Amino acid sequence: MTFNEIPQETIRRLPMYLRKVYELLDKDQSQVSSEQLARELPVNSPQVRKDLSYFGDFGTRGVGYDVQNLAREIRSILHLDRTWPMALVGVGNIGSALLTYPGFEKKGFTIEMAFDQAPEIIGQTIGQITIEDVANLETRLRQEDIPIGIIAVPSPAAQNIADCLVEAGIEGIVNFAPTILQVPEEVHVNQVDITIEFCELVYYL
Amino acid sequence: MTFNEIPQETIRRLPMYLRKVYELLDKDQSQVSSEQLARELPVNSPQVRKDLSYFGDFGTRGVGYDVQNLAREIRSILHLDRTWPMALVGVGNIGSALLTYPGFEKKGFTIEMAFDQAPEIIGQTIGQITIEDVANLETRLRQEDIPIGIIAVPSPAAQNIADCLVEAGIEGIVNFAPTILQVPEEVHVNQVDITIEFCELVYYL
DNA sequence: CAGTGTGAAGATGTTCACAGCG
DNA sequence: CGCTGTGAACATCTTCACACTG
Repeated sequence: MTFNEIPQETIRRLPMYLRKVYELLDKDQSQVSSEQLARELPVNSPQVRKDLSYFGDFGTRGVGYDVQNLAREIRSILHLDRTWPMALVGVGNIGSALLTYPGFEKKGFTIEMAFDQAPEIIGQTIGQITIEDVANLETRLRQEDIPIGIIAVPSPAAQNIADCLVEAGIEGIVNFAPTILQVPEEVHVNQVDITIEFCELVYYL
Repeated sequence: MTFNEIPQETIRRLPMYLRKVYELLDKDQSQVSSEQLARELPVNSPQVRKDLSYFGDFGTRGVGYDVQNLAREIRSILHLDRTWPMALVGVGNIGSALLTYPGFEKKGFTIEMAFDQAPEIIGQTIGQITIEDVANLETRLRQEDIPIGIIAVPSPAAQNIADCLVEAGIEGIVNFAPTILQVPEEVHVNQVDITIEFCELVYYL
């Protein structure tokens, strides 16, 4: 109840703010008000101010936020002021899409290694990355120091891969397989399930 | 405050329950308790009971839920007791992944048409679908009766496509472009941003 | 008596009005 | 004077204890 005063929902909105801030930077706009940010995003202006004020007083009263500074602050909060090497496991449909996903670059995420099981995929090069044999996953991970694993294998294999990643000392996992992973408490997992978005949509239709 | 008593979060958990229920069906298990469901999912048992009880009394006290019946009820709540034809716009990395995404089938989602702008992509066949020219998007949509559009084009094109979909009478949109769409109130939009999952993960690392 | 269904308490997240500052 | 920062009211969501029932 003490140390994490910051709403998870706030954290999840910060990347959206950051994106908008980058757009403003591209347009050479140097100041922005919470009002303007809110107008172009699905939030209102008090929400913007509250979200930002959790982390300090970034704004200037009567003026707004300095765009350049705001970008720096948000990057710092989200730990995006460094690069985040990642290992991808499973180079099927989703895996290949991630290998060339343009959204990673600006945020400092970079897939450094990719693994698959299928002989016809191993050895292929997609983007900059040559696909390796998943049999070598643990050894290779120990060689480099990669904090994040992406699981994009079919459901039945997901838990095995997760165990392997944990064994190799991974810190966080993003899991695209529709399986709830069992991992030690110290390993963070973010579960991604695209069908939820579609189900939610048709529920409200 | 009246008509929508049901938490959005509950709606977003239902697909997860449905998935687990299908797994149990595959194992020929006929009854399940909230306790068992909770053990295998990232929720606790009162949450399961509360979620399900919003929609009626599906369970039997002292016994649990009938698996078959539970599947039927959840499908009905989420409107998954029909098929949902969809039109995909943009057949790049994400678009192609969606065209062959195995998670859609069981839930009744099916991509019926796909569009792109690039001449080298138009005419190609991926899965069962032949890619059409996005120039014909509106006309083709009016011919068939497709309630859902998927936007998987680069950011700058997204709003244009959205306008076009709205014009053609679409009811709901799932948007994978990192752009907040402006659409009339009656059109539902679900925004998908994969980088949020990665940002959230590293924030907590 | 085992396990559901639920009201009430607690936690988390959002909105608002306005004080306070540049 | 304009726009941020924020405490307090409000809304939403989760947890819990237990009444209830097959």
